[in-house]
Amino acid sequence: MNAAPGTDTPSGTVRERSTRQFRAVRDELGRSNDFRSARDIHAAVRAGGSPVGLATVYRALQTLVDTQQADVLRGEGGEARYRACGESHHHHLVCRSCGATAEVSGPAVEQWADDIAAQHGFSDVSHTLELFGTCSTCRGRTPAQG
Amino acid sequence: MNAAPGTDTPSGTVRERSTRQFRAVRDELGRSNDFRSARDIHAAVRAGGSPVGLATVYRALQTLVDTQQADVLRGEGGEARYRACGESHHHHLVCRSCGATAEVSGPAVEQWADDIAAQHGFSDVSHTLELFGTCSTCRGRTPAQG
DNA sequence: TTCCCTGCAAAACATTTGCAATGAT
DNA sequence: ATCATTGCAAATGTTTTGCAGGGAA
Repeated sequence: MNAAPGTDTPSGTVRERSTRQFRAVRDELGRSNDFRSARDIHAAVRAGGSPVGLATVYRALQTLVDTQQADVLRGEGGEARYRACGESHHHHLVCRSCGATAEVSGPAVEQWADDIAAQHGFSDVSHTLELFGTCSTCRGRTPAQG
Repeated sequence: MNAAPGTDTPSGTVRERSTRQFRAVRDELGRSNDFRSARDIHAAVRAGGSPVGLATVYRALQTLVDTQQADVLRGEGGEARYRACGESHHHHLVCRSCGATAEVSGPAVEQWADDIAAQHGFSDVSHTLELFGTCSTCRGRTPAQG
């Protein structure tokens, strides 16, 4: 539990055989550039005609993260959400009310993060950034009924 | 699941009576400006001489978050971590290896987040930002033994 | 006294893991 | 044929909830 990465064995995460299930998960992940939950991906893969177990989905996602083919992010509820790597790094602006998301790219922030880390002597720096707000469409709605 | 804030009833989160347990949790939370897990806070409160149930700690923390007296953040393991509000807004740079944390403040990022949100017509914007890296002390250690 | 808050334990939820069968090489 | 990977279900760890008793107002 919460063990530091690098403490556990690196073996076991490297996939040596290509299976239908693993490809299905990777393909499904690559279809969208939004962060999605394991449960969501599992359902989508199944809907696509590939019977896959939930545990297998988790294992495939973990492998993809370990091999840097996917990014993982924790939602507000604490569930992990995954997104395929490879595209340009960007963040998300999420509406608290309707859930609409807008992709935002911030070179300034990337630079700032890198700079700050360097100032503190940190290397191999990554960061997670999420913006939450209320979109213009939802502004006029009843925010509370109590 | 992942329900948008504002959709649920605001009542029930407002505390109408002051109890020893609730004060103990709030006091313990205010002792440190680091993000701490519920389990950690629970242990600390108990060690301080106040027998408190874990569920009560969770309820107190939830109340503090709801009343904007505390900030909540999800760790990489998915566990929620809490910090008392009131101080200047800043972020954390966490070492992946030894877990050391450094507080970093970024007015530029705050400004950027606000600006980006405004460009998209979003209001009441908040954000979460975490930096992960390897500190200089841990750079020389054996990253793997396999 | 009243009824909110607490405490315990079970439930709910996301994720991991053990072990036998399956399928890729 | 070999052995990594799958699948199920049980285990794990975190957070929530039901219900009855205790303490604050």
